[in-house]
Amino acid sequence: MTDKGQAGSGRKRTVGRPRRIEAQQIVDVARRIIREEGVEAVSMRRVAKEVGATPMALYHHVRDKDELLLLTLQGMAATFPRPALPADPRDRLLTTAVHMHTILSEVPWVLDVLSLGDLTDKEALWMPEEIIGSAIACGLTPTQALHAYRTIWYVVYGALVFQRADARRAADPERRPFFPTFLTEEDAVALPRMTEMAANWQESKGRYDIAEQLEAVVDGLLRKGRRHASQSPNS
Amino acid sequence: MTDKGQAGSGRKRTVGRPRRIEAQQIVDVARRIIREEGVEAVSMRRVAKEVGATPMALYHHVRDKDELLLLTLQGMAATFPRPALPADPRDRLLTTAVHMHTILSEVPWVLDVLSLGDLTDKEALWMPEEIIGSAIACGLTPTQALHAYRTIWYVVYGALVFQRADARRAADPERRPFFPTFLTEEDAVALPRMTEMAANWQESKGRYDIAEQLEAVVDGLLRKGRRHASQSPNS
DNA sequence: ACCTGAACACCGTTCAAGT
DNA sequence: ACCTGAACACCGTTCAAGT
Repeated sequence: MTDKGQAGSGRKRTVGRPRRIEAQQIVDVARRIIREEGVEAVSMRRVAKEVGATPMALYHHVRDKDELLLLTLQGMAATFPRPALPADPRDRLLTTAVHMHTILSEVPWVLDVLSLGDLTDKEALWMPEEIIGSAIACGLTPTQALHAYRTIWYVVYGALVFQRADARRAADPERRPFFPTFLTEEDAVALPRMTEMAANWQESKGRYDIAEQLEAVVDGLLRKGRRHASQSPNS
Repeated sequence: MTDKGQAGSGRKRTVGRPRRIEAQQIVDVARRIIREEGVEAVSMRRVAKEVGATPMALYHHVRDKDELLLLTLQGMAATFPRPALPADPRDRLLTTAVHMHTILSEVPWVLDVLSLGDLTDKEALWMPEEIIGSAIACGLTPTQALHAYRTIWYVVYGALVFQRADARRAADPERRPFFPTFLTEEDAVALPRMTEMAANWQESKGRYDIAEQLEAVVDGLLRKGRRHASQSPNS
């Protein structure tokens, strides 16, 4: 337990002080804390305590807290079953996009780590691969397909962020909502639509259907391909 | 300076200990710190120090740190000139959406406050008003228009979040990027597109054109209206 | 090589007391 | 009514020293 196989070198490490904690232990503990209490409960000190070491011992295995969180993400995607996809590329694309939203809404804490910006989990790459591949099959150039993927990802990500914000505010009974209560009668002149919508603002949030929206977005993004597919098939 | 006009009551406050700090002072200081050093530099203790009071004095004027940040946002939109909009509703919608992205990319710290989820700044409401109104003019029902606005907002918000993440990582010379360096030759079989794109991954980010993407998204979202406009004009 | 201990420079917020 | 002082329960990270 004090040594660790080194892929490539083929030799066990024998020099220096033996390890007391493994990087994997640290990541496992962080993952459990997140699952049970949320990302905001993760701190270097807390993880260290639960792993049975001082805070500083962690810095021997991870560069900083951001890296620990990024590692925590690794392998997450593998825990979700990969869905069966339809044959038509446009439908494959859409199904994959909706699937991204579905799995992430079950693990909303991931959003904070994802916003650090790096792709870290190889098991998750089949989704951009599928979306980009399908977009190309629909007539987009590789570059257009990549940009389309980004746009789709932004819709999914944004929807999840504000979905979570709503859930958080709903959970806090002390909250005093700013909008739409601060609209006055004078505002109705300059802001007729907003005033009209104000009454069932909360309710309308519940009616937002991500699959329906993604369908419209995807169709918009693929139109470029349909138009030019026969004229310029390369990027 | 020790009293404050009370709108509605019409009487100056004369009871109790005179005020030493005004809520507006607190917000102003917070805004300056954000402008000069970023949101992460704002703390109750720091603001209190610069306003010349103890941390706890702030809690007499704002409920907590979140409320302070929300107040900081108020009036932000008024500092940006409102653009001239074209006559055609589809173009008005698109121009407004791009404008949202443009002004927010100049004040990226706002993103963190916006993700708290509340609309707080009345001066910013002309943008959703314009987008929703134009969408209705293009044939969407009010409900469809509201949902379309949300989707557009998610694209704008997502693009800004990851744009900022890229800028942050680019500023940190110590960073070791995970993707695409961790792709092996075996991965090329399962992930041909991702492997293909890996070479100019960074470069392709720079080529992402938000206006072009929003145009496709908007057209996708408006199609529903064009199809059904003559059949079912109400929600 | 790996880990500890002490320290630095911070946080948000509660509570009781003062003016 | 408004503000202070002290305290509670935390943070991430650096640095020098120990095994």
